[in-house]
Amino acid sequence: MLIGELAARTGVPTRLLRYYEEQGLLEPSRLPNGYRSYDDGLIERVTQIRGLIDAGVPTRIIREILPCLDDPTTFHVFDSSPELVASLREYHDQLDARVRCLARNRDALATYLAAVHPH
DNA sequence: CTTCTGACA
DNA sequence: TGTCAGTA
Repeated sequence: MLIGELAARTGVPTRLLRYYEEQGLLEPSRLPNGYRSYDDGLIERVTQIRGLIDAGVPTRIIREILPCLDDPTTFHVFDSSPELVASLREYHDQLDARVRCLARNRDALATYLAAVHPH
């Protein structure tokens, strides 16, 4: 599929799809006319990338773990540099902190709702 | 009409 | 990230 279709199906702007390619996160093939051609399976990958970016993981880190995203079991087999592991632990902790904060506010709102609209 | 590259905010 | 330019 062309970049426009992938953008429509993933919700990721064409501008970003080209940017992710520039960052080494995607490598679509090219049609005779120079247009980028994306594999159907890349829809998942784009979703994967978006999720990581939304989680605060920089494209540089995503690029390093991307080769293993398809098969996590091969992760440590290939690359497990101490630096990368340390970075991942850092982002994991940051994410964990955000999750806790969200859960806390969710519960606070639930309590408020229960008070104003008891059942 | 869609995509491409490069550039600027 | 958004958007504009000038093409193919």
